[in-house]
Amino acid sequence: MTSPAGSQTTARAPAPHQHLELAVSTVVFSLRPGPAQDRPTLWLPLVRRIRDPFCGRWALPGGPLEDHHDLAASARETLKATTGLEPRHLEQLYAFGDVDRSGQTDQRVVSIVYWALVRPEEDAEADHGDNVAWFPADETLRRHEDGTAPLAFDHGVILRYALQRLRAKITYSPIAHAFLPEEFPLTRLREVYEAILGRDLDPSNFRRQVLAQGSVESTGRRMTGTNHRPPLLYRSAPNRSRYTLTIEENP
Amino acid sequence: MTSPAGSQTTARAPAPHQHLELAVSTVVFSLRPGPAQDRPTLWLPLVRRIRDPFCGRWALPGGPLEDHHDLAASARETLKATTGLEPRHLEQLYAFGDVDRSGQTDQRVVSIVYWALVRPEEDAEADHGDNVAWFPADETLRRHEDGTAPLAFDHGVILRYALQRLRAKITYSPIAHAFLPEEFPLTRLREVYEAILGRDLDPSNFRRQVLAQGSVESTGRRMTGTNHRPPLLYRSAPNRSRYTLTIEENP
DNA sequence: TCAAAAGTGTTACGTGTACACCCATGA
DNA sequence: TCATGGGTGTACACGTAACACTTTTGA
Repeated sequence: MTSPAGSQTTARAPAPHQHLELAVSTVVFSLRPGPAQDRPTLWLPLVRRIRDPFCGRWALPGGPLEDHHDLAASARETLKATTGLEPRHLEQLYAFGDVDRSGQTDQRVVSIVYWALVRPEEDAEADHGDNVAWFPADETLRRHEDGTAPLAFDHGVILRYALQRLRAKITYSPIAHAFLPEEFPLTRLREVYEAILGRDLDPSNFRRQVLAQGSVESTGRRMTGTNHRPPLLYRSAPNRSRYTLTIEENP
Repeated sequence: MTSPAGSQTTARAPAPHQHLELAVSTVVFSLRPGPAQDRPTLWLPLVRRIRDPFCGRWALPGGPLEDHHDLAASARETLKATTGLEPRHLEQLYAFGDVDRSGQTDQRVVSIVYWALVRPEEDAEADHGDNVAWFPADETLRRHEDGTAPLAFDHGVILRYALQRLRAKITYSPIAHAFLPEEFPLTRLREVYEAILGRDLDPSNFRRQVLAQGSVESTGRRMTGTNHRPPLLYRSAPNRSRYTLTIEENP
């Protein structure tokens, strides 16, 4: 049983009259070549804090809930402003609201956290400010947990949970497409699964299963310029799964 | 694709300077004999609103986020106060925060919604105020959606999502136990599944699958006073599933 | 002609489902 | 002894995993 939020506490230290703030943050995942040029790896953008608490540490991009914006819209807006990203897939992750998570005794922050998937091309276009940088997700989590480079606030907990959710969801939902361009050969798609699940998949079985499931459809066109047999290109098929349990729509 | 929250809006009607409030509500499910004494049915407690907006309508139990309480603790506290319930299973459902969901132009309410499972005995003990009553879940949702008896705010949307989540989760997680007393024959457990999924299950296969999965263990004792072969009693086994993706702990 | 990746076919195995059958108790 | 639900055994369908094999391109 994972319990990143800690056990359910009833009452905490008596902080007199905390100010309540509502924030929206997002864990953005992108798939890029790994640090050692090998298989693709999950990366995420972080923002360096320039004031206390946790000044100097890295944190998830986010900001206060904006007036006149729904929660998801606020997440999109803040992401656009801080990282230039407009993610293809955006989904609510969890609401974090422990009394003492803000790191300040006079303020309580409740964060509605979203998670997002973007294509590698998109983050390349984005113009990052000086205080935004991308990091490999697994390494970031590891360095948070062993104390080498802890993230601000409870963002390490949030990152761990987001990774869990991504890895769980990819096994029953065709979200892998959100990492890829419009058209792609099935091998690209398989590499996405392999990167996220952290293990190799049998190419032939993968092919059959994906096609049987109907989440992709052939474009009829083939890739060119390969030094081997040119593969067929596929596109993501309209979602016809019966058990969708999402609330946010995605474009 | 279900989209109870509506499509992702960017900007809404320009309400000048809304006051922001953070609330915590809970969808509580209990399994009771159905309206026609037949198979068990899902019920939930609702609270009648005694002021505008939506005065007179039924709403989910909830209240403002309490100082010095974490989110789940606040949910428990409010539930205890309004319905006398102390649910066995409590889990965060979703955060609802559309700009116009409060029904008032000068106020914006973001609700962190939990869902809970209680045993029938527990709700019997609870002392309900005059404005609390229990309703069959499916009928309530139907009467909300056909306009016969609409719930307050967006609580119909929330109820629908909670039912979906319950029905999805029961297929891969042993939460059904939360509806039952400490010890129970497997037939009781099967009836829980049948009630929630809305279809009959093969008793022999159900038995084998549940036992193989290891979510229950035998007490060695048998039930007495039946007018047929006395069944073995089982209890819920310590959770050893590897892929738990919950954040709140449950007792 | 060779390397490399695309794509097809075949088989073994495990899991879920349907259903026949026996067991233990009270009436 | 019968009705009722508890509990076991078994055959079959189907999805998944393993892997041998053929196809098509550029170098």
